[in-house]
Amino acid sequence: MKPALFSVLCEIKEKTVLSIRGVQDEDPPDPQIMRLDNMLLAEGVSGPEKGGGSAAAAAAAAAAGGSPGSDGSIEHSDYRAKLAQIRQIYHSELEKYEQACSEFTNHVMNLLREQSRTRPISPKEIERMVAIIHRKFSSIQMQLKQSTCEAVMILRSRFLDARRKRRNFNKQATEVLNEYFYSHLSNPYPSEEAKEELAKKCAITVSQVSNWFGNKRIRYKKNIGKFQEEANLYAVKTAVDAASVSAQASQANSPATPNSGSSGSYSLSHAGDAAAAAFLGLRPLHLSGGAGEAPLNVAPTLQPQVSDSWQDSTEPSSITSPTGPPGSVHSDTSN
DNA sequence: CCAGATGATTTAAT
DNA sequence: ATTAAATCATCTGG
Repeated sequence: MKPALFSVLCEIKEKTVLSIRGVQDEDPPDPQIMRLDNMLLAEGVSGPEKGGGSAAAAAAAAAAGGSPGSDGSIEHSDYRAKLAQIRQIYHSELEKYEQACSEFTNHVMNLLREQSRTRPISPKEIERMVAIIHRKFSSIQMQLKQSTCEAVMILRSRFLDARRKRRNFNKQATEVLNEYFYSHLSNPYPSEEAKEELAKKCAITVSQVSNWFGNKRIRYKKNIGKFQEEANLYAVKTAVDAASVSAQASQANSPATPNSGSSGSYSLSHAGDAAAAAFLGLRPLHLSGGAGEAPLNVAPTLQPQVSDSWQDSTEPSSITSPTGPPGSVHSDTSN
């Protein structure tokens, strides 16, 4: 008689509970937490536990760096050390939470079981209780994960943001890059292979080459005038190179090597003229034998803007045409 | 310290 | 995926 009554009471209670608060649970994936988890995993914080291993690897790398040490390996190892620290904290906290959670769950379960002798409590209800507890604790875990993510992000921005420690390329590297750029001025988009070649020659990475060309293209286009000097200079240089290569045996009459700088900066237009003159003077040698590249955009003072299809539209180039800020530059400074 | 140069990143379009 | 454009953060020379 007693068990029957118990079960009936349980049933009734179950129904009321269900009616009062529908089972709107079951949303385990929780996109928020998924993203955090992914991030932590990607950052190597929550992955397989190999803290010691990674630290050892970092140390080994640093040691192997040896004499050159020009890489950022030292700072990288520093970064890794801090990351390992964060990971350690994260794991210990996580463990603590899990332990507390299971402890608390056990406690509650025991309590409920005890009371189920005097109170209508079905096993199902206990289950639900446990689920609720777990949810609570997992929300705490999410907080932990979130703060860990934040810490990692801060660390990352402080150590890995390359902008923060940008170094200019050395003279020779920019020389090589500029040479390529101005000798392919009609189509300054190096192929993947060309990029690799340039990267090797300049001791930089391929993406750095890409960055450089991206910047160069946009900045050249933006203000062609500012780059005329440079353009002419490199045009002459490559012309001289080509000439010296092709006419090595013949009369080595190469007086103009503006590379040596000496008298530095004359006026812009004069530089252009000089360079153009030099270029034209060298032209009859062997250059432009038809096999040459596209129409070099040298000296727009002489060849008004061949406009080689990239750089097609938009801004005026300012130098080629008189840069008159239209009449009165009266901007709206009045109040 | 400032202004310009410069390498890197971000955003959006293709 | 690659690029243009804008923007950021730093470097450099005055």
